[in-house]
Amino acid sequence: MKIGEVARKAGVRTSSIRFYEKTGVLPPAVRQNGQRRYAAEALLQLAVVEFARKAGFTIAEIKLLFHGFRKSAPASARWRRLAQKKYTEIDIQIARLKDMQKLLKKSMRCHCTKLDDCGRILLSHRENR
Amino acid sequence: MKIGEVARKAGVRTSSIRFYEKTGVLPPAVRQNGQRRYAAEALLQLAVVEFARKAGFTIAEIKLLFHGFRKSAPASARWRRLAQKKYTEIDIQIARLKDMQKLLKKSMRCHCTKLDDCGRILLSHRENR
DNA sequence: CTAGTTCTTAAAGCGCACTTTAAGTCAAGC
DNA sequence: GCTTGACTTAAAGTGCGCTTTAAGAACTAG
Repeated sequence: MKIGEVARKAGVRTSSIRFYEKTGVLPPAVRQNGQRRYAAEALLQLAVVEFARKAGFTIAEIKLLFHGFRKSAPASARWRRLAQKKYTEIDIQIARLKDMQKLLKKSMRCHCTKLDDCGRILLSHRENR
Repeated sequence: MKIGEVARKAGVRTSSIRFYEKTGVLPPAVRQNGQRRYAAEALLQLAVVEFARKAGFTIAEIKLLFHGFRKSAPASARWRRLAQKKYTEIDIQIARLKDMQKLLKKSMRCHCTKLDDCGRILLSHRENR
């Protein structure tokens, strides 16, 4: 398959595939007259990359998943370790977002006419950090 | 006050203050021999900016807050409108993060030896999008 | 054979919120 | 007067994950 067909079948852009290759997430494709040619396995790998992306992994982390140290361990074990870590990170992100909502909700009870007055209140209750 | 003192008292970097001025979030400071001089009000304004940042507003939104159309309305009304919108946006972000966690949890039950096998499973259940 | 599509590369661009850098000016203490 | 530290500017850099661009080579249909 040429890169366009892979991209179409995988639902990604050709530029992403080239990017994944360049950054070492995916192995360099075999070339025919300078053009990349792919076997069906490439679709499997792309599926995993896309899944990981949707699960919140960064490119660097996905690279780790594919080429992380201790490659002897089963893929599922490497994955679980990374997934557990990511799960916790997301917990923290959610907590931060909920804190923002708390801040927003509190602030919506404000009745200041000028913003400087809000600032005065913020500085008097020094509870906002 | 010179910019350094303001920065110290407000707990931000001088570069941020200059950035806020350049992007129009804060009004241009009065100059004395080319250097910025601030009154105490600047601290109030910075407090509001910092609060808004912590509440999740982007720079563009904070600019709107300070210089939004219909300046005749009380600040609290402008704020409430923007805060309500931001609250909803954060709800959506949280939902996205929870979806990621769902994906992660499911995937942790995988026992594949090779990642390509995970890809095969992902492609057979086409339920991952 | 030719036109039109798809492919190639390296490099630059994007959005966001700043930070850093470089080269120079101003302020303050001794 | 001199040094040191704080200040000035515009422009470039950062991190992330690509996308876009430009200029050219290869493939495909007719």
